[in-house]
Amino acid sequence: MDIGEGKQKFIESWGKMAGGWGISPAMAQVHALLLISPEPLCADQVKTELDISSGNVSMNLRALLDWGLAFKEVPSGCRKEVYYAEKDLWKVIRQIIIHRKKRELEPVLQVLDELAAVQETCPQSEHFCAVVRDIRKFTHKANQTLDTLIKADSHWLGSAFLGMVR
Amino acid sequence: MDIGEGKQKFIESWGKMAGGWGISPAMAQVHALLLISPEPLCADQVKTELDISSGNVSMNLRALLDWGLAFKEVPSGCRKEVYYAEKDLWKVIRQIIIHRKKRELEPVLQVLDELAAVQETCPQSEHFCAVVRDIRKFTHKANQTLDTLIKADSHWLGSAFLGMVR
DNA sequence: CGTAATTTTCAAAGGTTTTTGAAAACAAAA
DNA sequence: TTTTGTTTTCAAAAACCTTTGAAAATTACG
Repeated sequence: MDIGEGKQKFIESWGKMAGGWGISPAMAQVHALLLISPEPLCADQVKTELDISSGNVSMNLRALLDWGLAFKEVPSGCRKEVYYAEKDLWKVIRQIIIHRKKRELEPVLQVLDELAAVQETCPQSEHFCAVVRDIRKFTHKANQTLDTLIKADSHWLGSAFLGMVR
Repeated sequence: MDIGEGKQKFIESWGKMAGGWGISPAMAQVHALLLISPEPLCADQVKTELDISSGNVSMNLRALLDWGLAFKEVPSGCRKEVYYAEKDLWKVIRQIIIHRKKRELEPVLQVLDELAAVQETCPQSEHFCAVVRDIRKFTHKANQTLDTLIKADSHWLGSAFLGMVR
């Protein structure tokens, strides 16, 4: 397989996976392109390589900067800004966990906490409260686990966790 | 807060969270309704409670059965089939992990394995291969970790993992 | 300043996924 | 077998999300 085909496959595959991780495919493709580029790229190069509109490039580069998955650099004596990707995969995953936790887990957690106010006045409400309590306990635990994961260092996945796993 | 409002909030919140977990909101809402119902419900009751179309109910009940997140029962001497939810949250999470692993992680893994065939003939391809190798290693490890998670029992989250976390 | 290159914004277009509802298929009872 | 109540299917509609591209804003340099 030649490098051109490889790059294309990688970018396409990374983009497809992204949907499931709360990242838009275009954002993931830009990230993939930056990941495999030995040099930082400017917006126009990204536009050309991925064949997407300039607006799309701009929005997704911005999003990557916001998520801390890419960085901007202004080469001295040059007009264009160039971008490069965060290449430490653990940091990448961590950012994604942080964002998704905030977006998806925490709102549910808040609702579950609010639901503690439901009065248990009949068999139906007793059952409801029991289920909610159970879910609440579980969700809080999951949330704590994610907090720990976020604080863990890059080698955690490979050392402590794998050690436990055996 | 009264039980009616509580139920509504819970179902709505559960449905909102679902999108991010690769489950359609309607499917999650049906699941939520079954979860908090002390008695099994028939398709028509689900339709009425959630105010969605019969086709939608049918498709999502079927999906929940396929995922192992709900079960069917035919009460003796009655025409209607009734449904009840899997209430062990750990089993629920496990099913979701299994499905998403298959849908999102494994295809990428296969592509990454294929990309090992790219020849390293220039600085650019060397960099490409190095990045791919790194991601491949990481992804395989994540995949293994998920396999272990899937095999782990219901109390794992609360015991071994939390133990490690301290 | 004014000009030219670059980036950002945003309304409209395009795509994808979800939902609907009526018709078809099915199953149990008469 | 026919009737009747229930579930499933699926094409069309609706809702949702992404992308485009031209115009506006921004920035750097002469």
